[in-house]
Amino acid sequence: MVDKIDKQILRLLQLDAKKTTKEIAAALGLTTTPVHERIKKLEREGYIQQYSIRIDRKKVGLMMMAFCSVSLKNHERSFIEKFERDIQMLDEVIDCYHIGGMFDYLLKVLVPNMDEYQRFISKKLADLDNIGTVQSSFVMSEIKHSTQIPNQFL
Amino acid sequence: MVDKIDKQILRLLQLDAKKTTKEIAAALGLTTTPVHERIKKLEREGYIQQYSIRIDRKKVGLMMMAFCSVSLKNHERSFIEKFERDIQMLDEVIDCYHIGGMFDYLLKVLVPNMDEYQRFISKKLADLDNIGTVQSSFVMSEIKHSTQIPNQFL
DNA sequence: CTTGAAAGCCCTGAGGT
DNA sequence: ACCTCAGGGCTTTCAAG
Repeated sequence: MVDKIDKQILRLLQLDAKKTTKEIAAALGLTTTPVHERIKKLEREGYIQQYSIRIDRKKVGLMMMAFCSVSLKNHERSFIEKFERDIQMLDEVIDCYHIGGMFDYLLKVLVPNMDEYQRFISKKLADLDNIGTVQSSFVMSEIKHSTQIPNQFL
Repeated sequence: MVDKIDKQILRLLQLDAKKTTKEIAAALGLTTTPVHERIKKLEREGYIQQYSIRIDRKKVGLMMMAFCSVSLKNHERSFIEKFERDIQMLDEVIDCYHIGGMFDYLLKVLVPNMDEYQRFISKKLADLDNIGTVQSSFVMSEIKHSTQIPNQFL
């Protein structure tokens, strides 16, 4: 379990993972040792899954983002598992969720431009077996892109 | 602009932001100085927007994730701007995209459980002015949750 | 744009309260 | 569970190729 101090550490690291143990300790009124041990524990027990950077996608040429709702034709277990394995191979799909509602899956897709998106849909996605309906929604602007966990829960 | 080496640095840091300058230098066959300067440049010029950690949401009690499609009643500029400002205030909304298609906005929402979700929809979201239709899709499982930028574009 | 070295700070672990 | 303290490694900077 995590206590209040652990949660504060997670919150600070979420905002800036480069913050030093020393800085975090100062912010919490502790010394570096307990902070260091808590961080190691959070890593070991999987609360912290990864240290990463957020990259400006447009600066590296990925101008187009879309959400793609997909429903399958056949819902037998083996078909579902195959689809979920295939999706892992598609680099353009950065997120994929199995959802309840009118569609089966929601995909978040990142590509350089509309041509590449069309190529993705018609050449890569449509090439998978068992694809029923596909419906695309293009992102016009990103209103909010917060860090993972709402502060009220940390 | 970023060259091939910069892109490799971004890729490595995306996978593990704790990698030391020394390790990255070794991986690229360079010394620490040029790598350090390139990283500073990538930070300064905004390619790297943030250093962060990925937290296991379920381990901190956020068992429920949902996508929420929202359409507005009134589409005048001032109403749109108000909605976009209001959304920033809602902690449970971790992502919000202005999209083209049947709805106006797609929200990614994180809450502890169904009760909290209902409270969010009926007390917080519905309390905003100008909300037309709302349609929720619950995430049953996360098939893929990759780091931001597809490797083929780095 | 590269190298190599040097100073300083940080992480990290031992031992004590 | 926290603090003090010290060793070793890393970042960061600078002079020079």
